[in-house]
Amino acid sequence: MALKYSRQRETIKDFLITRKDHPTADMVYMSVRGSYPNISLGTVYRNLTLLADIGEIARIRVGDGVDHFDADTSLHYHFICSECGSVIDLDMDSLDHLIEAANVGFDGQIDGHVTYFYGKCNNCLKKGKGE
Amino acid sequence: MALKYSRQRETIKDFLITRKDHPTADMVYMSVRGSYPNISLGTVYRNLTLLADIGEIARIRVGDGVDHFDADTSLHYHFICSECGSVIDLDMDSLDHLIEAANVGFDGQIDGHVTYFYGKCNNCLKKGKGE
DNA sequence: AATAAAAATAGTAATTATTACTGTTTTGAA
DNA sequence: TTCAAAACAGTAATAATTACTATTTTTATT
Repeated sequence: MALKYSRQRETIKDFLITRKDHPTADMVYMSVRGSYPNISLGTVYRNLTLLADIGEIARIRVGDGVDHFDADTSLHYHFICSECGSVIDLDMDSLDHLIEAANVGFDGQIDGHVTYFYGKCNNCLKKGKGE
Repeated sequence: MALKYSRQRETIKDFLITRKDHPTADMVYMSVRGSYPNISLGTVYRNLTLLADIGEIARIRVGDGVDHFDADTSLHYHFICSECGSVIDLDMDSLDHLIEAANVGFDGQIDGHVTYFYGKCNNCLKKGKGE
């Protein structure tokens, strides 16, 4: 139960901190193998889950069937390009008032919300023009 | 390419229309086996995907690792109970203005959004009180 | 510094949701 | 009625993730 230090876990988190593109477990695995050539994919999954459970990273489920991870745990919104699938942070205020709006006429208790925006990223827009 | 009639497909859609709880493919399979005892799970998946592709049903990815389906394709928002996982429709207005807010300072093009609300449903709230 | 129990690891096997394949049956236009 | 296209049942394959096991690391205590 008590947490013990592990270089692998530290490396995984350090890697995530350097990235703003919300890598998947496999991307983390590929990268961390640079420093730990025989790290196990299971170790990557276990540590990502552990870090997410203790709130040091966030697990992001954009609906593409693969979990993404983010070292930025502050509340922010994500954009997902429907063409290339990239996940990009949006710089906009929190929409907490949504929760109040949603609670009206609902007999449960709403604590939070997740919003994903979909469309085309700048890169894919530029590509499309050339055709 | 041309669509041909299939009783299985009709039964799958009819079943979805009767349900407001956003069943998974497996739930659909279980139910439709009542009328077609040897329907294949592959047939259920294929038809759910087909119906979703032509816009007759909606595929809902709430982040629990399983796809849910909804015969109500009108724009509406969903609540997911973090305790029992049930998916419930919310009766609230469209939040289209979010897209405009999100587009400010973003160099891609945002077309749509998906919002999920999380919390405890009425059933789970009642259960919790008894402890 | 040595010890030892708890935690973490590497490597592998298992699970789960979903998709793909194949030979047969059904549909519907000619 | 015919027959090609579409859909089917049944099964195999894929992909992401989790579980298991024997070994290694960590760290508190001697």
